[in-house]
Amino acid sequence: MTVKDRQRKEKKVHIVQAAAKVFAQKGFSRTVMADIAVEAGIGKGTIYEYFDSKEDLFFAVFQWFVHKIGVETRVRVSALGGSASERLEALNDSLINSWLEMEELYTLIMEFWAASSSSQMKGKFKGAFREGYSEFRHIVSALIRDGIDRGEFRSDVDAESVAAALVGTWDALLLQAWFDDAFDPFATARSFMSALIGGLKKEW
Amino acid sequence: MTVKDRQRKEKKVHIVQAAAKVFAQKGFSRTVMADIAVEAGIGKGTIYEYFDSKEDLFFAVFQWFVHKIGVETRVRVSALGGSASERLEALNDSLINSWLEMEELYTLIMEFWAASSSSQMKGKFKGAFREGYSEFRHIVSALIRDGIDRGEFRSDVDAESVAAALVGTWDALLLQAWFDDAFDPFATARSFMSALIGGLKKEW
Amino acid sequence: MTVKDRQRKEKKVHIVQAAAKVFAQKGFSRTVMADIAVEAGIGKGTIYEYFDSKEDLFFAVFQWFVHKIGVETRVRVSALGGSASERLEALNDSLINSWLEMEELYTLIMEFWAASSSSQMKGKFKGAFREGYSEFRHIVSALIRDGIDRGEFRSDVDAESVAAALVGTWDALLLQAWFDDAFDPFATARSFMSALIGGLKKEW
Amino acid sequence: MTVKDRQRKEKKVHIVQAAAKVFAQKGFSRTVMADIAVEAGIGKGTIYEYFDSKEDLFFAVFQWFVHKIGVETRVRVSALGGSASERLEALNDSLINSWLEMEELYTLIMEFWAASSSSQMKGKFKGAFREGYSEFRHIVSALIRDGIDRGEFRSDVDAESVAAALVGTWDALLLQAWFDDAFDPFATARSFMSALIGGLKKEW
DNA sequence: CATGAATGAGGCTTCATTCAT
DNA sequence: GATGAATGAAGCCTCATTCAT
Repeated sequence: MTVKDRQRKEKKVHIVQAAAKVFAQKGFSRTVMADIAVEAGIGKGTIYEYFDSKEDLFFAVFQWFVHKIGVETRVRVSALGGSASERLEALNDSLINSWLEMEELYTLIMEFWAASSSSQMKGKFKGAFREGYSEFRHIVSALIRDGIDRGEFRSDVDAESVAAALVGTWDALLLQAWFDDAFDPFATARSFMSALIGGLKKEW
Repeated sequence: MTVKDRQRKEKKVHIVQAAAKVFAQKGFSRTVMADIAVEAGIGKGTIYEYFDSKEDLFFAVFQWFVHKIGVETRVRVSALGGSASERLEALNDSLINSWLEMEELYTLIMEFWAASSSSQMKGKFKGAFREGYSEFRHIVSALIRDGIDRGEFRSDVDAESVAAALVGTWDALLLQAWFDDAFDPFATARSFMSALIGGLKKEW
Repeated sequence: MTVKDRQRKEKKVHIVQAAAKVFAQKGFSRTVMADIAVEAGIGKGTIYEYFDSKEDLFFAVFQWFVHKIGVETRVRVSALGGSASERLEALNDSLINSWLEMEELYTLIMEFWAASSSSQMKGKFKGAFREGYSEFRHIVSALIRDGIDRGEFRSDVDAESVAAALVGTWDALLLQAWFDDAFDPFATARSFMSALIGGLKKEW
Repeated sequence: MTVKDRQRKEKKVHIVQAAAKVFAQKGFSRTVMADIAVEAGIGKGTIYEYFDSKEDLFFAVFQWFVHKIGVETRVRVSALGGSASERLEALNDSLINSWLEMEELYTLIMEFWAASSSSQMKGKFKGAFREGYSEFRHIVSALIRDGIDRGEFRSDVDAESVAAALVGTWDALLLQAWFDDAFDPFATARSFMSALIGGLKKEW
């Protein structure tokens, strides 16, 4: 039975990945179930053996995406070393880098945003987004608090707020890069980080 | 004839505003033309006297929105006074404030994002977004450069990058607030600004 | 406005009649909306301007049918004259006759029966059937009671029961005729009526 | 091999009974093969080892039903004793009784009726119905003819017609009871029978 | 100009049936 | 023989768009 369960799970993931690709290319409403079936190399009806509806599948793609990002980010963070400033800057580079590598998935995020505001499942989407952002903020704020604790950053810094802003900044720089090929999120982020870190550091 | 033209223009705007409301409530694809007609108090066919298609109307809503935001922001900025730091902080408050006031329109932006990545008109959407962001960055970077020129900010600050990051931060804090009712973008933004401005300022 | 309403009603009836024809030929589930549209000479989507769903249309056909039968029967009964026995026999002839004339609609009734037991709207179907039978029984029992009041029939006859049985008998003889081309509902009904009326009449 | 054949037959009957239950609950088209498999406690594919198609299975259910009714009725009739009148009345009670006991199967009959008028196999259904009714009429008419031969009933009574009508009456009273919970087929049938038998009996 | 009744292309979903295991 | 995962034909319904009034 466990073998069967595993196979079933693998097939679900297979479909989800095929769907992710098509959704990323065409967006949710312009995507047709038949396209996903073709992409996954299966019959149209088979999708419904694994997912209840198009929306259900879309949400599964969303969850898979959130999970994937979460795992990758945690791996990235755990690999960091050095002072808090160095780790922040390294995280900055690492994140921007990894996101630039999966540019083709930006569309998905925008579709997720739209789904979180107008889909019938908007509650579920919002909830998952909320948790994802929350987790990400905690990772970053822990890093900043660590800098404060070490005496590297000023003690009057509001770690939570700065973390929230940073998280948002990464988001938004990539968004601007998405709109503007001439925009260099990498350079922009570095310049910004150096200014921000200047503001965080203890003056003496 | 000019009178007629004016009337025509007014009716277009009327339809656009009605459409904006409905699109904001239901998103693009779940919105049906009939709803817009009802909201505008006109016949379904009349919409097609003013717009070529649903997408065309949606793009008109987008343009109207971008224009509206642009005007409001410029007005807001031109009203600022004081030192560069003070003006940045005032702009921060002002922007967050004004956006919180039109929460019901967030949905629209997310729909615009989605449209800019998957709609048939994605080129047009991306272009308008690019220009909007660019304009906004210029406004903010001018403010920062002014601070540098006045000797208030450090001369090695990259005004463009910081501006880009700030613009993105506002975007993204509001997004996080959209997902999480417990998230206070106002307080977060202020804390963050004070840290950032600390990093911008000349040490002496 | 009344003109428009009238036109709308006429079109509804037009669709109902087209649908009745197709449902009678193919039954409910083998009937395809497109067939009805073709039969009615309209577009597929137009049906949905007048009816919510296939089931809704089917129920409308049912109601139209019940109404039609009701009206025809009342007309038939009101035209009867003579003694109670004569009127019963005349009604017998008249009903069998009229039903034989619309043989092509038998299928509909059987579909209605099936719908009343397994359709999602079975409650509504059962209710309408109940009322239809009830009305029919009242008509016949009134006739029999009249015969009792006139002293033509025995006073210990249970008019309601006999009416119910008679109504059922007509139903069932036609059903048997439907199954068996060699079965003559006309002759059978007459023989039976004479025996039954013999049992109703006062002996003296 | 005979053992295997018997086992095969038993399994067929098992499936038929499971199918009968599901068809009775949901009707033909709303029934899905998977439900039947679950009810029978077997795999979906197994049904196709025993029956060619859904329609084929449905027809098998029909035949099983007709057979079952036929056997039960013959048993019932053979148990009757007394005068012809008494046997008719006893048969009346017995039939109504037994049908009331299997109310949950009425739905099946209505489905069979519908199938006999619109299914692809309507010829076969009609044929079986014809034979079933014919057999039933013969049973009843034999009873009546016996009454005539004994000098209990009038010799000018048309036994065939009265039998046909009686058979139909039972059918239709149960149908009316199906539609109307307040309708008492038992009492109605008895009152009717007494009137009818009065018309059959010799006056002297 | 304004309208809304009519349209039909198109998509999601169901489910009887097949067939590899 | 038994199974149930896979299939794809088929059908209901939606809705952007048209056009006669």
